[in-house]
Amino acid sequence: MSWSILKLLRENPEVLKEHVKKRFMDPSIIDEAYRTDLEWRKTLTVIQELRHKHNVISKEIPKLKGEEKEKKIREAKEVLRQLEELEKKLKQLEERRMKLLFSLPNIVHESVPMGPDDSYNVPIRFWGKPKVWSGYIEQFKEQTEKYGFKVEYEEISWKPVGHADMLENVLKLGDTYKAAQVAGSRFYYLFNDIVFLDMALLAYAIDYLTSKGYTLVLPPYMLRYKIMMGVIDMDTFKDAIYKIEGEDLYLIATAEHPLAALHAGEDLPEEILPLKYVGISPCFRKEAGAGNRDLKGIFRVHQFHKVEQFIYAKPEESWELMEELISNAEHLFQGLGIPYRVVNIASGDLGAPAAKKYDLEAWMPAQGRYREMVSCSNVTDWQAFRLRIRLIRRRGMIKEYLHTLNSTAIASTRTITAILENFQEPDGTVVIPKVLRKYLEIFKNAPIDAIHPVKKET
RNA sequence: GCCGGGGUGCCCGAGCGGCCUAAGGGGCUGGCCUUGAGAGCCAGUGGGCCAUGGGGCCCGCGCGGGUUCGAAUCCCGCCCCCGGCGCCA
Repeated sequence: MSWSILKLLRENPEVLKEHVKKRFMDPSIIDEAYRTDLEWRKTLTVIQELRHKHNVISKEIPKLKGEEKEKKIREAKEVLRQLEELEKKLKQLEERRMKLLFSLPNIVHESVPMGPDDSYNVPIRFWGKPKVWSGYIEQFKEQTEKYGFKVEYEEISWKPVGHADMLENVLKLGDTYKAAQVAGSRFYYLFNDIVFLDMALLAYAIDYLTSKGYTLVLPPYMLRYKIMMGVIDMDTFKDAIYKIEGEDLYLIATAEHPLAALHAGEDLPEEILPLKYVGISPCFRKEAGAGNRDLKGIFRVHQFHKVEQFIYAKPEESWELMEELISNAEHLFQGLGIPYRVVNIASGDLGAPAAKKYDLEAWMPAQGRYREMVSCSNVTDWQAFRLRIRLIRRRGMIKEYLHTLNSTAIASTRTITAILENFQEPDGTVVIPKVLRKYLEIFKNAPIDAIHPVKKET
């Protein structure tokens, strides 16, 4: 049984080093991991020989009597003394080894564009007819034609109001100032129509994915440290994860985490794969690395709702399933009518777990930019190794690590920002996408066609 | 949260300091047999290290420590499950 990354580390560390370089990370980690693994194995071998010696002596003892027995016991104690020191060393080596192995990023897929940061991300397709304000035509072309795509757009002469102002001042359906007083920045109160919209978006995503056969899951919102480390890398842990004081519990940053944990430690027979799940949960994120970015409004917040897709797959099917996940997300955004592009994330911008990642970015008319709404990753066997999730091949009962994939379906607050900007009319009215109607109609006081601005008091 | 009972391999289930190299059964995988299926028979069925022409060894009985020459078995801490009491939406 083998983990692809450990196999490569042992058999061909130089190739693994190339993958780390592609991510613009320090490749010396590979040398260190290689050396530590080797020394661990050597030490282990020596210890096992000593243990064997000790076992042989121990087995002889009950057959002996008197002085001979005493002699053997002294002999056994001597071996134990030798072992004690070596085992201390082994324990240190093993801790070091696991720490290093757990810090290794995934192998980068060949189709991932090379580059140190998000400016090297490559758009692979566009959908929809974006509304582009006259002042943003140039920068719109920078984001489309520069990559060789001719995207049809509708030029508008009025500049749409940004999502944060729409929420707070035009519609007056959100209050981030009060939330900041009572909870801190990046929190929010949302009211009435926006709350209905939030719930409708989640229902819309759940309805679509369950109708495609995905199993609906309401997961735990907190997980133990050991599970968290099986699901995410150290950087994410530091930047995103909230801890519960005094307990070994951490708030999830997405339903991906508990969904990956759902089969932790299990061996799944190949015929039940792929297992497709759709989870719904709140997401808690510290946003520690975000600085002052997107400080206003509800685009980047400490807490939001998300519907998440998650798949356990056979390795030979995972790349195909990744396309299914992104196309599901696209279907949802097409249904909403939000213009978007799908980008292939550059090697240096990939998180450590992902072998490849697509983002779905919605056009934001008030910002004149495409912004991330959905993130879709194939993490291959990176999580499966850490959580010990394997598949069993019927033929020969062979066990191997399976692949896991995850993708946003709908993240409610972000999607709301896209709706506030894309379906805004010059008078501040926000037209509600028709697909949400049936999910709004169930509430007597929910808006159906549009959300209207609060009349200015004169 | 407190008191009591429990956690053994893929599943059921014995064992309760050295004969455990974890009995026995079931399932699953491979082989033999068969026109085919079934039955039957044989073998395999936790993880790892070394050697890779079969092989050798270490670790493993919820998790982590400890006692002992020797622990599934004894001691301590933690997790989880079942029952009772308490608390609670």
